[in-house]
Amino acid sequence: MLKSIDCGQLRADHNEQEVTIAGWVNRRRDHGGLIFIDLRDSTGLVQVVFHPDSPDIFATAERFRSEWVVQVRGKVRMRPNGTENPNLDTGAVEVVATEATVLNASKTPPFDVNQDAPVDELLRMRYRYLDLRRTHMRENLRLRHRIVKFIRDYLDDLRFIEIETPILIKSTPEGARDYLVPSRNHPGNFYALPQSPQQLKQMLMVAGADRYFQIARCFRDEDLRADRQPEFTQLDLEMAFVEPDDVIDMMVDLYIKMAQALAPQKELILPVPRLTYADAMSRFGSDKPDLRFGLEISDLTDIVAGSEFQVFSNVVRDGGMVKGFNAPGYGDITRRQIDELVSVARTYGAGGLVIIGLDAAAESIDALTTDHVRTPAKALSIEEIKAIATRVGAVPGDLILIAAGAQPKVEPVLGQLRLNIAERLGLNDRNKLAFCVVTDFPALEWLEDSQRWHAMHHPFTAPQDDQWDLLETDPGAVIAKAYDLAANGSELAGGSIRIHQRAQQERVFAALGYPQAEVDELFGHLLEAFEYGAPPHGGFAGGIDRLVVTFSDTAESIRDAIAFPKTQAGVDPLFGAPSPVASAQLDDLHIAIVTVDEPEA
RNA sequence: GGCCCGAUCGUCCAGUGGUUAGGACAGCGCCCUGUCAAGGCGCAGACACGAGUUCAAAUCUCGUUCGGGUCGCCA
Repeated sequence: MLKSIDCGQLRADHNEQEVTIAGWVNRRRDHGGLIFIDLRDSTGLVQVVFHPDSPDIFATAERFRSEWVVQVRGKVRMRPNGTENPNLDTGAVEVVATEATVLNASKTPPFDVNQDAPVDELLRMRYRYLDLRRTHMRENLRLRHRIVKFIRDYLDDLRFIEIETPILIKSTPEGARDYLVPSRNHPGNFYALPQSPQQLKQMLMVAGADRYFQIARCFRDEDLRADRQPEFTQLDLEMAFVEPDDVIDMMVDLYIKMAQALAPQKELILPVPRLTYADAMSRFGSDKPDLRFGLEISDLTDIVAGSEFQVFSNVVRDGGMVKGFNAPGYGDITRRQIDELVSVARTYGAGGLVIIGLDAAAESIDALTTDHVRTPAKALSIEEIKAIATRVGAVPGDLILIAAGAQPKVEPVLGQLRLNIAERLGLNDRNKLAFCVVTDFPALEWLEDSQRWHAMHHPFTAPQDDQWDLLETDPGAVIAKAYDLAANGSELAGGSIRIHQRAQQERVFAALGYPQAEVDELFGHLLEAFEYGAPPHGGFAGGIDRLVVTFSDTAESIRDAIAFPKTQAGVDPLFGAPSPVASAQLDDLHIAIVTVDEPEA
């Protein structure tokens, strides 16, 4: 080894010891007659002192610059009285250099590696190896490692075994776009990269591996987001002979224990509440509600059903609903802020948004007069407004936000406004950790655009036992044995009990409108397997990258949880992928590139 | 595919029609023996690209490219 101890490990215990350390020059403080170097490795920093008594060593240290890689031999000693640095784990001691070697010089880095100040994303990715040297990123990678290790240890104790499944599999469209890999040996044929090992793990259940898991890479060729990368990592898990509560209880236990062990600095809100999908949508306008704060949504339909304010009463007459929630202390909102809220509502498909501002000068809700009320809905009577305010729990000085329309539109709009208001009021405290289990998801949802039913979770999800007959009569009403785990408004894991019998699986495919030929072609292998004693089974999958962000104190996006992420355009700026390939490679793959000129607009 | 935001020294920011385009950090030079975001003095260093408006553009408009956010999309 080129070092005898790690920089970050030096303590008073090592006083008087001869050590050899090596690392990067984090900072240099040159006093002319005395030079301090903060030497950094993956474990932390330690201060090295160079005295001019040994001119050769001193001259070497004078050349040191940021990010040079150096080796120092020296003696550990207690720092002189009054010069200890309490901000540093190694701050009680320093290393007095007796030998110094430059292992490798460094160009001046394109950004500061020794501080966590913001840097342009493109530059960070272009020089990712420098970005990863920074404290926050180093900590995020370490956190990620600990999460994965925790999961493996936890599941190993429960007799789960990790089984690798192939990365080159068969394309089964429906759902996300597949990444395709051309086959050299089979011209015109393609492998696909897995969007998840879903069907593979079900095959493993049939195979009798009744407690399976995998830290699995998944690929989806869709547009990116702050919380979405084209390749990402999931804890993929499946068990045989289980019912929903078995999986849910284990999932919750795993995540709680992980949070307690790996994010102890967060205020964990326990016990973890369980909501049905219908409740979550109704009360929070989201199937992954952020329960760090209230701002609960109330139904106002009965209050305004007969209102003079026809925007509301007409919606009720047409079978819609009117719902709203209270933003405490936000009654003095500016015109501009109102416009922003309306624009948020529009983005999520609302026709509009009605706000009611309550003047803080009013004595109470009972004492409200029209002078205390600021709203564009002039036709609302003061009695109606009082009833609304009481229902949503508003007091003078608050702001009430109301949306009207069909249920599937109103609730998500209010859900988004709720998050927006929470952000404005600073309620989304990143030091809190609020898990939440959502159950009883609908099995199918109607896609307006393509005019067909589609599986909300995936088509292998089992309907609840008493729901089967609805598949043919009222598909949208079918409730599935599906469940999610959310934390702070982010979906962390989702799963279900799967169908394990051929006839039942075919019945669901039929309800989804799949032609028989397509079912045979895409899912024949799975249906056949079900005929050979497939056990009842279920499981879940949870995103590792998002979990790192949730547990981290500094990660802002999923990119901060991944060593080598891609830009929003799916580009890797470090390696320059994707890139053209040599024509010989294309020939091997029987691929010809056809350039199509864009038609003039 | 749509919408929104952004692009100024190496980095991070300031700069709302006429500026010697400013600062901090980094870099370079000089000084400095107890600093730890060391300090002092000095030097060097930038308006993404292309059109347009204007007497005059970093600044206004359009486009391109790139980055970010988001809707669609993500079974």
